[in-house]
Amino acid sequence: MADPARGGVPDDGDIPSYYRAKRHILALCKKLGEGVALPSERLLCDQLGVARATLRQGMLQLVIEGWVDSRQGSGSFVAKRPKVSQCLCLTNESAQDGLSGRTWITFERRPAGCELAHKLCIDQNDHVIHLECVRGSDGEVLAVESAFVPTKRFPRFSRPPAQNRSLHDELKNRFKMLFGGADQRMDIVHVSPREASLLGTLPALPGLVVHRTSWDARGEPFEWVRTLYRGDRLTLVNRVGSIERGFANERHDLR
Amino acid sequence: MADPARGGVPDDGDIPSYYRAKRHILALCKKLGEGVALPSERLLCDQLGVARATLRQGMLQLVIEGWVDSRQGSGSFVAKRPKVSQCLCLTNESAQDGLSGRTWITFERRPAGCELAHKLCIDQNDHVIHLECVRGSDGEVLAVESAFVPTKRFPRFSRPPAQNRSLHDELKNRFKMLFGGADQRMDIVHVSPREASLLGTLPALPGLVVHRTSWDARGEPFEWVRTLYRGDRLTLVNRVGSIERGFANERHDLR
DNA sequence: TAGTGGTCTAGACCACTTT
DNA sequence: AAGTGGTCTAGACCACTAT
Repeated sequence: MADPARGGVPDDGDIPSYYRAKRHILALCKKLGEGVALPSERLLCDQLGVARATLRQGMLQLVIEGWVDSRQGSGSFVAKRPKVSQCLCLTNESAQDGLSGRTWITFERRPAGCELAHKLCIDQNDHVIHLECVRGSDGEVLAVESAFVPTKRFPRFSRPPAQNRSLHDELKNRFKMLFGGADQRMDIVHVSPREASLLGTLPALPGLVVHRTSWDARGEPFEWVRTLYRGDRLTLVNRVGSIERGFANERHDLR
Repeated sequence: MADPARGGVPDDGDIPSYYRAKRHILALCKKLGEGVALPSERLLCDQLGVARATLRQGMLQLVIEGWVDSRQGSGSFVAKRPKVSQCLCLTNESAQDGLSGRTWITFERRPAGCELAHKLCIDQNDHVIHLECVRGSDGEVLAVESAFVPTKRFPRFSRPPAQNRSLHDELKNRFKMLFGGADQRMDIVHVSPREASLLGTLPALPGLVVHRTSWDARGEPFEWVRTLYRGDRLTLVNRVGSIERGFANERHDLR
């Protein structure tokens, strides 16, 4: 129990065998180093004396936690590079994150509907613009984002932002919107088959979803956004206070 | 694809059968209402024509996403009440969250060690105090927290805070520490067997882990904290901006 | 005691990548 | 063609809860 990165808490009680397998594979990852191929699942099963389903339960957890990179048809590898950091602060969003690359894939008008009307404080029959983009860097897709803005508020909003340009930039610069504040809610979800195909993951993998409602300087909501981040490749970062510091980019151990 | 809560994105492509099962069970949850017992897994398997392992893959995702509450030996139920909200803001932490209840279970001195010394900007041979508590409300444990503070900084810190009293309160009021700021990093992890027993969950369930480094008004780090939140019962909330608003406590749909 | 969810096995077939 | 990871099956035994 000496390792502070593990919280200082010892593991005890009955250890399920998939958890034993997980620890074995994690030790292997640390020994082999980044990018190195792991033994195949069937071989690891033989070595550990467990069924493949059992081994995969542990393996999948390590994928989620960013230690293993499984590629169908190719093999499993010790995951490379530290996870990308994504700042949750809105005010300096574009400055800090590793997701500045945006590809807009959807721009369409539609009726708001009950739930969205409520979130945006508009009428059910009012329209909204639905924008969708995939975000990432270095050609890797790390997030899928859906935004809804009230048509009434931005009547001349008729085409998607330029590639790599954020919706906030567009609203601020082109439509003189003054940012007031936002609420964000973070949850664990599992990606749908469609999202999985956009992200290049599997629907069995959990991701971090952030729901955001933003309002302008007068307190009127101007957007509702849902961002799905890949849990295995991203760490969400949050800064409180103003002292000048760099963000650490550490890798934390399994517990 | 009309439902904005689902992000407006349609599902297409090949749907795995565990995902079909998941959608079936989710529809069942909405139809039955909170607290109602679901059919047993074996019965659902018969109805859907899938193996139990396949059904459980979908069922487990719904547990993680807060829709289903599985109790060993008893059955599975539509999860009650909305998820608890936990504010990530440090400055008004005690005001907003649903985790004000704290039970301190660990208080001990130990050498810092390499990794922790680096995080706290102290020497490897310096000592730290390790505090651990379980947090929650209404008798339900929702988080496990481990904190490390440098002994040198608080030499008269010799006993744990009173029950339900936060470490920040203790440091601010008893030791006149002035809070400067903090970094927080959020990731998805799987709880260990020991943590599972403290939280009352299973080690197969993912949780949200927040690593926090805090510093005082002079910029000196005074704590490193690791908090593990139950992913199935908690939503992390983050507020940007100062306009007075209540936090919405919504429940978002599966995608 | 019977039924439930939690874990595990030993196979199978598929899509995919590599050779 | 061979090997890999992804999905799925039809069982089994366990710990636990309700009765």
